[in-house]
Amino acid sequence: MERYLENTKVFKALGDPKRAMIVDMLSCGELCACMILEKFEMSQSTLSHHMKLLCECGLVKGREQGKWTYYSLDTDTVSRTKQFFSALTSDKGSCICKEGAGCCKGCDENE
Amino acid sequence: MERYLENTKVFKALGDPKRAMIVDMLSCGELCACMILEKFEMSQSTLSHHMKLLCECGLVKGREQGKWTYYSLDTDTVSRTKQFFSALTSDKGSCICKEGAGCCKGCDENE
DNA sequence: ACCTCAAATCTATAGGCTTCGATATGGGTA
DNA sequence: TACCCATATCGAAGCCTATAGATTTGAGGT
Repeated sequence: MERYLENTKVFKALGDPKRAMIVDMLSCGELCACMILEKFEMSQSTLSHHMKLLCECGLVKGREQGKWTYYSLDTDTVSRTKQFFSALTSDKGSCICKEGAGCCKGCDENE
Repeated sequence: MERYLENTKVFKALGDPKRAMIVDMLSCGELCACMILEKFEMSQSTLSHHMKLLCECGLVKGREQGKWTYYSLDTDTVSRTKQFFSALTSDKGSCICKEGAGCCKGCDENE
């Protein structure tokens, strides 16, 4: 189960539409927190909390410069997460879970 | 913001490690609910609840046959979600959010 | 018709999440 | 040093979610 937790944190972070939108905004390039705040109707403390979650899951990196904090995407995490979906549609047919053999990609770690 | 909700539901569903694991198991092929239940320490009602969420977000399809319900991945939804991550690492440089122009992929729908 | 079994639904509860206002931190500036 | 301003953190309120037990539904077998 532990092997899923890394991706799970990313998915939890993206499970909030505002955070998904922030990530999308950052795909265009680095942004200062105050610029992100301008785009939303939320308090500064709420945005700060969202950015913390996005950083903690690895999707976003923060860079402090003077009074300001600039945020940008961590493309490594984006790629890793994307691979989760690639794996779902590949490697088919090798599993005999139907026979209850505990053989599939996730079975091993559940005992 | 609305354009994100479809993906948001998928991410929320995958934000639970057990559900992420179930999805991974299903990538090996169709499975009966009772077979999935064998792999986890959870009650039948809890599994049923998880499967309902996975179906509602479109990641999983259910097929009833007699007393049993077989679940499988909806590869269309998997592909669509994967594209969300592809978009994050492409189309760079076209955004002038840094000037606060409200131009990025998500900005338009936030006013 | 009755019983059995798989699955879904109902109900309640405990824990987590989002949000805000208030406060703290820490850099720049006068 | 004293004062702004951008962020981060704290604490509380309300909402959402995960979970299990009990019940219901519905298909198959006796």
